[in-house]
Amino acid sequence: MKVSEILKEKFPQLAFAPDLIEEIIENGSVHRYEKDTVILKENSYVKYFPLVLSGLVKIYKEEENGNELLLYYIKPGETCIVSVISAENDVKVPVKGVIEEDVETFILPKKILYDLRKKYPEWNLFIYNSFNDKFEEVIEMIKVVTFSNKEKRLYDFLVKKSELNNSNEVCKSHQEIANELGSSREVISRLLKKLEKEEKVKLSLKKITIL
Amino acid sequence: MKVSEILKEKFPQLAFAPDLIEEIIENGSVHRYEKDTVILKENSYVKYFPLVLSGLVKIYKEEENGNELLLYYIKPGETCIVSVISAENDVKVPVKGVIEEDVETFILPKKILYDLRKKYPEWNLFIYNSFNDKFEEVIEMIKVVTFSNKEKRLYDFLVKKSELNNSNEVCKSHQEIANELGSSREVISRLLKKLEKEEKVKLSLKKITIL
DNA sequence: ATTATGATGTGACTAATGTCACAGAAAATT
DNA sequence: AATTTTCTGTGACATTAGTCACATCATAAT
Repeated sequence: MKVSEILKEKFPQLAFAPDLIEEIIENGSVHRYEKDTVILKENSYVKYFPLVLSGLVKIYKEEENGNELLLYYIKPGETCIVSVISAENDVKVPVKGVIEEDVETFILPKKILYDLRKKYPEWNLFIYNSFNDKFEEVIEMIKVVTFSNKEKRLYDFLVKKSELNNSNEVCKSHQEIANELGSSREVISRLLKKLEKEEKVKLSLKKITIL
Repeated sequence: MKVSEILKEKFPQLAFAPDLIEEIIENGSVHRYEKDTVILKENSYVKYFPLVLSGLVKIYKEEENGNELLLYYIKPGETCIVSVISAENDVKVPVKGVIEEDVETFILPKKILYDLRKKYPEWNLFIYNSFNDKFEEVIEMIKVVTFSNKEKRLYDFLVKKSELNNSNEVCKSHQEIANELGSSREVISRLLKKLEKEEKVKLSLKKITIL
């Protein structure tokens, strides 16, 4: 399948405007990144922004003390709103982006952004909605953090993560999960054991299967 | 001072584009709302959206079980992004909005939105940035909820709330604060006493003074 | 002034979470 | 095969937060 076809399939909101998708296709190109590549460095200026075609990107903040604050994952069909905003305002990105699953992405130069914003109402609605989607995800996070215990938060995380992978497995160590949820390894180990006893998950080494 | 002058002063990002601010002024009008007025009903369709000139609006979600999930406050110089997005997509608003301090606001009809989005890159950047600002506030919330205890969260809340009021006082009952922070009255009372002993606040009836 | 209501203070207890210490299992390295 | 490293399991304990019960105090209403 041609790149332009994949783009149109993954970004229907943009394909709806033929001029827009044409301009996008003419100005960018496909790139591939392997798991664990850092594609966004905290406090750097962005020159490019992505339209993700496949894979998964993890966006988080790293605190001074080493704490990790997971914000969200970028899925196929999504762009990186933080990159777009930072590029539009010529400021540094306040987050870190790492490839979680091998990624194919259509990369566009920052300088095209003003043009898109000026010419295409559809582009603007796409950005509004991209923001809104992540905003809602983050609100959901606050809700769970505020009103639920760690067990629920952990289980929700596992279910969501496995859905993102189109699989019923999450291949992470207890320590990695603890970091992403802002907890400690021991607590996560204990809660996972509890979930296993409740027959909600099955534990193996660096792998958790959702039942 | 004329409304148009106040608008330009409070919304410099928009005033920067003369045509834009002109079109806005011609299409809306000033309204006033008193404390405790519900200006945004959860699950309703919006017909208008605001540019807030003075006062404070509280945006939150009400859970089925009666829990309240505070999202953020809308300050002078800001619009209601949730209203804008919901209006642009013709969907129901997923949040509730209540006047926290008497508000003066410039109200615009929803039907103007497409026009603004199509014609004014400055309008679009304003919406991007409005979203980004609230996004950052919410991220900060997640950070505090994830890595800090209730005492810190409470103190941060009080400081921020008093700043929003341009005062060093927060006039709320312990119960109200508990609701906004998703905790219980007793816990808040105890933590406030602790903060008082640490000489960070002074307690009176329905009033907390930040020291 | 008396009563009713709402707001606050606090002890006692329980539950949830975090921390420390250490042990055993699996995988990677030599 | 031996050693090292990483990952996981778990007991013991401390801290934090939530719940229940009840007392006190301030203000509003009668």
